[in-house]
Amino acid sequence: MAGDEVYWPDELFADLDRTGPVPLYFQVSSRLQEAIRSGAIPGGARLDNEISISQRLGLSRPTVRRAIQEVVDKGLLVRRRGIGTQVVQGQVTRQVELTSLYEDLQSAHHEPGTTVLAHDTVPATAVVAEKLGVAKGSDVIYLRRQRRTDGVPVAVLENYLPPEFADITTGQLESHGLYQVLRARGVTIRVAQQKIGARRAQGDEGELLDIEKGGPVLTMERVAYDNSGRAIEYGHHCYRPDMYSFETTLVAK
Amino acid sequence: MAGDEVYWPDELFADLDRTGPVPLYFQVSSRLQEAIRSGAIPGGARLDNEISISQRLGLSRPTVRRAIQEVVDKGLLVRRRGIGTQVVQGQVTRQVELTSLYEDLQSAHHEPGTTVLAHDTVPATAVVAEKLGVAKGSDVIYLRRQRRTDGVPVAVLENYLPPEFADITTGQLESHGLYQVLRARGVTIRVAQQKIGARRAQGDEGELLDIEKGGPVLTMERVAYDNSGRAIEYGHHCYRPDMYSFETTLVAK
DNA sequence: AAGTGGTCTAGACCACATC
DNA sequence: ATGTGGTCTAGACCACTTA
Repeated sequence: MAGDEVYWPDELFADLDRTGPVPLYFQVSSRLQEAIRSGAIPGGARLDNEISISQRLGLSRPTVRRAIQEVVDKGLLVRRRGIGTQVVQGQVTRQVELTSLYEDLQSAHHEPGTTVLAHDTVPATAVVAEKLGVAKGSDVIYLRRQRRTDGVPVAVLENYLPPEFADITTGQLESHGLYQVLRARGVTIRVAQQKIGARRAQGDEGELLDIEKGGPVLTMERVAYDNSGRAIEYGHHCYRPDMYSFETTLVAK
Repeated sequence: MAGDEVYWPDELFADLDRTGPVPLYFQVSSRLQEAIRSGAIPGGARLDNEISISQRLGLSRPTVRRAIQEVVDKGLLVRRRGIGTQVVQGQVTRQVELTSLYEDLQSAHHEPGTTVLAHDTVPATAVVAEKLGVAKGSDVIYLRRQRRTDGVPVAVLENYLPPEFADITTGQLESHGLYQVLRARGVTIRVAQQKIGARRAQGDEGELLDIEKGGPVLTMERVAYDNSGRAIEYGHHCYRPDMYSFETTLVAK
């Protein structure tokens, strides 16, 4: 009765690579996630305890704990002291990643398209200057783009960037996402603060999104920071609500 | 030149409690966050390295690492191998926590109010049954509430719960948030999956939110799971966009 | 009493960035 | 060559849950 319904498919973890660059905890957590998402470990199942797992995998307990914790943080597992570790029931959705809309659409196997509506150097307003951490009135890059998927308009994107990105070309922006362009220049976005809301379509947004004038749009405002904590991008975007939404998984600490 | 602008206010960490129930890493990370949010450690500052910190605090390096990692995960710090740890520049906003709207409003020092519009036992539709993991057509609790802050309507909330919560009273719901009522019964929400979007106000929502008929509303759909991974609540809510928005901090892994 | 996850230690070696 | 964070080990003790 003690060991009822304890799942731990050892065979999934048989060939861990101890020499390559991929951390052991990452190899374990990846395969564990895959096993849960695929249903190989069913919802509600209890996992074996940490000590037993670490012995069977030939890993230390901290390493196994870290692997499990990664999966807990993604909302697929739940841990209780004195009880054990269980798989969350119900269908799982993928996490909101720190990627641009362009990559979101790409990974969803659609054909993204971009029209650059504006691409200028403008003086920073008070708001833009504060968000980017530059002097008010100093030069910043202003972008306005229409984003489509399979020919259907999805979003109108307005971005402000520091002046060092003045040499980004319109052509680059029409064939790649902004974050891809930045990454190709060695800039990695590490942290972003987002605010999601809704309002009526304003000005030419209705036309650009091909929706009724004054119809509802989903809005997102974002400030993104690079490796060193410097603000790299400030944007406020609006999305066609029938074409896009935001998904999140929250885990209580 | 080596030790330029390295911040680490030792005095903030002088009196750590090694006997109480609060983990050491938590004490350190809390005070570190407070120091950053208050500006005591300014944006862009470099932190001292982990070994040095652990020696000065009399803690092991893993404990210090864990404390720092907590702050990194909240988007306040950025770490780079071979470089060090730096404070993210720009104003910081607080994290979206796994709390109910009621508690959000409470903590913002406003006076929340609730009107229960419906409180019934109904047969589960196919969608509700799937989300809650119960049989289609079986009894579930249906709630519809209007939420106000300082007398102004903010949201219309529709929730479905498993039948074991049939004894929740309308009175409880009018003076507390749903999550507070659940917690008082020993149910702790641990994981939630949310989807945020926008649409036009439908039916009586315009009246209930005191906005124009057909005006935009912000929507949120959520499934919440307890300690053991069981689905406890399914809801779809709509919010007055001028009264509410969702803020998130994303950190790349 | 037995079993579980939660915390903490004191090291070790490595990969990466800078000088 | 040096300094940084990233990973990993092999234990220890504790708090909590269940029986």
